[in-house]
Amino acid sequence: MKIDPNNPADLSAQIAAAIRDAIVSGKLIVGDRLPSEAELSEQFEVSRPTVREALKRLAAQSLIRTQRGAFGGAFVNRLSYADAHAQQITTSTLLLGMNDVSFDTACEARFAMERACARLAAERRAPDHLATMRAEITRQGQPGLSDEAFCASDVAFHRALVDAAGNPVLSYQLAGAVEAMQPLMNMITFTARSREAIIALHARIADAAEARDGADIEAALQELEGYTRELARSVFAARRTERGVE
Amino acid sequence: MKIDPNNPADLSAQIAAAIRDAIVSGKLIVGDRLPSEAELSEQFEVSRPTVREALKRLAAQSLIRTQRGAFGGAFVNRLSYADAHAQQITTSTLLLGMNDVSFDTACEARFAMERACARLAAERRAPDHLATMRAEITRQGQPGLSDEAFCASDVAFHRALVDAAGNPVLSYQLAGAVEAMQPLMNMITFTARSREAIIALHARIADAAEARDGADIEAALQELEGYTRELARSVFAARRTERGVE
DNA sequence: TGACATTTCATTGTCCAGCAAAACGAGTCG
DNA sequence: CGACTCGTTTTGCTGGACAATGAAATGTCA
Repeated sequence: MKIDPNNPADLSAQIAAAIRDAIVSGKLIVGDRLPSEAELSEQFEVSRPTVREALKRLAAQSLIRTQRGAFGGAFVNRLSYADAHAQQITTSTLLLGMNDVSFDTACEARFAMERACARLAAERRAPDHLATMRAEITRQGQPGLSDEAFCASDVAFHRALVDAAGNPVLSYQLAGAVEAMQPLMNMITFTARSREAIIALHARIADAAEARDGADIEAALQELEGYTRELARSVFAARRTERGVE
Repeated sequence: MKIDPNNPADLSAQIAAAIRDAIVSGKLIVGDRLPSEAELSEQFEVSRPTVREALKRLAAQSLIRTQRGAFGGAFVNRLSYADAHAQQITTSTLLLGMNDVSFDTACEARFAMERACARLAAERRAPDHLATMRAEITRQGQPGLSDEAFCASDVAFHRALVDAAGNPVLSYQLAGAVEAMQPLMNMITFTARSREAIIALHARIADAAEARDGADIEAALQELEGYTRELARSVFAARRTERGVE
């Protein structure tokens, strides 16, 4: 592998970048064992703690996993959909939380992407996708359901719709977006009336999926987006009024 | 902050998780300065190298940035769109490269998401988006353009289309997907004939965007998807034949 | 010979103590 | 007033050291 010029930035960052490049470029493939920390420190001419910091950086992105013991070491990790998914959620959540993204912007992006799945989901939905969607609709109709549980069920419903499209790459992208939105969605208190309207649209989506009517799924999602944004507007307006009264 | 039980996993991972939780839960907000490494090592009752490894993990996710000097230290970083974008690209690239995702699957996901931007892009495109698209189309038509440069221009064109939708969240998600696909797209050797067809579709997209015709952007993208997948199929078939002859 | 216990040993995890480099503030001097 | 030096705080990095671990090699017994 390559050495580092002594000038610009952190040595550990440079080493991490060098190894990361070796992985993405294919010089190191899944399952390969990296040299031991001692060997790496010789190779890069740095101390072992510095190498360790570099390895921890890579481990934080789940690019490598480490194992103690005689034939242990650092191994190139297969990035699973689950890992990538988890990373995407934390990244998206922080991005939304730290950049004053408006509810409208986030909501628009989320539904635009979800509509992208509509036709594929209609085409490929399997019985168990439909079953999951129906089950979540039933749960959402139960009285006394907490707002948090309703939101969680809402996420599960939409996740089933996305999964029905039968494209794991799409699921990975979409589920991240949907789940990252949940904290924002939770800011809206659902009244009994708004739940009814949402459940009705969910039922329409499930019916359309069963009938393999992709256009109607899209239309229902469009309505759901409009309704959600309208709901958010009124909730925020009410909050502003409250604050104004105080 | 909280302490760590001594039992299960790496101390540095536990500390990193504790600080990460403090950030996502809002106990630490953007710009906050973390205690110095020495203070943290006292607080968590571990050594300074261990704390440093934890901080490097967080720095790898650009959750914090560090600064040397008297009033330096580790600060909670504002996760910029650029940072999130870069992370998404590496994650998506590795995910595609390591999991034997078929070209069809990746291509389908990419175009499905891009079509999600079509109507918004038609609605909101500004003159400079159109200018970028036209410029890239011109570049793509130049003879003697290398395959790599053609692909890069292709990415820039689609990125301009996505940006035209005027939704930064959507841009962040989409641009990641498009750029992660580039290594896969590069596997296809573009002939002069296929370039012509692609440029024609690009021109149709630009025209439709100028005319604010979202439906036609969608249709053109649909055709582009079909053409790309057909092209890939024939290229792969040719390669299989070659291998069979050898 | 075969199954099981023991030892060996390379490797990561953690710690200690210290030096160098950077960046800022305060004081000093022209 | 401005430029300079100096001290302080903090991260970046080094070298060495020991503990924990886990698999391979070795020894032991039937």
